[in-house]
Amino acid sequence: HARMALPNEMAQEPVYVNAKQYQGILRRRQARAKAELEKKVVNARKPYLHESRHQHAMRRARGSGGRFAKKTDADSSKRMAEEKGTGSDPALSSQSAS
Amino acid sequence: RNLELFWYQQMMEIHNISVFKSHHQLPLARIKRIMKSDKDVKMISADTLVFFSKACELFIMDLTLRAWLQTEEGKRRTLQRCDIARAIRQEEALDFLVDIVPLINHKVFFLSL
Amino acid sequence: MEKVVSEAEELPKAIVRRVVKDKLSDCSPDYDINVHKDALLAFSESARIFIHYLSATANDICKESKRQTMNAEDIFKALEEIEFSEFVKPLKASLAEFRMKNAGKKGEAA
DNA sequence: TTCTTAGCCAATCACCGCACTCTAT
DNA sequence: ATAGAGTGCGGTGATTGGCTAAGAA
Repeated sequence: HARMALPNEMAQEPVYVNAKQYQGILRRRQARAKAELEKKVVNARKPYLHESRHQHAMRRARGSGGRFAKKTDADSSKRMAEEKGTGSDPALSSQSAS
Repeated sequence: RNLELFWYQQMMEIHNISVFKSHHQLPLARIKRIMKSDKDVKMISADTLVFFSKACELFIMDLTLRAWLQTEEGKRRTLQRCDIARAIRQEEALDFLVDIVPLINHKVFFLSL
Repeated sequence: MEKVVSEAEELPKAIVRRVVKDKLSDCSPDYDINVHKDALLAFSESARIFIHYLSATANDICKESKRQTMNAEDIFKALEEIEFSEFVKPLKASLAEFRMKNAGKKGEAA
């Protein structure tokens, strides 16, 4: 099939691409160049998407292995009277169970 | 008798349908939003949406297979970005992704269309 | 300084991960394959671009035949145009599936 | 060998699907 | 007439981080 020499973006050696796709690739490339020029585009990946979900994850009970633990009425209900050793720690030292 | 058989068959038919339909992995609403972010796209029929959803799923699976071949060639057990980049360079039909997943370690990230 | 694409226009990471991992366990049933975070991001982005690429091609084909609304044939033609004709057969299967579901819903008679 | 990192868990809540109405053709 | 966009409402699975084995180097 017909191939076109597409200038590589960050190397001097060109890369050969499908001729049919050549125009589309260039179009997207120049659209990006334009956006970078006029908007100072940066890609800042947020560490998380939603503040509420982040807070939820931070608040949750965890096993000693760092995994999320099942919710027990002991921590959901405000202050349980006292004592009641929460003997349940599902976290095992081993990760895989196969 | 025949009536009972009839309804039994109807129920089986319905059951089969409901078993079959449970096959979209990708959220249709998200696919639609992605398509509509292209200003040339105006109206999208329900059929079209399902097609694109399934096509997209097939595409991910195809790219996964090709990338995994590279993972194996590298004798690794973790599929990494460079596996995808090399898979793209190996198949002509994937040339439209050359800028999206560059070979060299640079996270050039994307502008929409 | 702002994000180029809205996160709302990206596919959910967990879903993409599931599709990839399902395919990987199909590829390599004997041992598990891990997926690097950046690889997952690349899958997601590639899928997004694929949607746009297919959409644009199908739109061109639709306009070319002087129709206003895109139909299934346009998409099949587009898939062949962009050299993904291997997808056509499984897509037709899922079309039948979708039609069955729709028929089952609307047709209500006793 | 050293050191980086992806998988593992499950509870909340953003979002998906579906119902409906309204508008365009 | 049909068929898709818009809207709102429930229901629900995607989102989420600490620890450590797994694996890249």
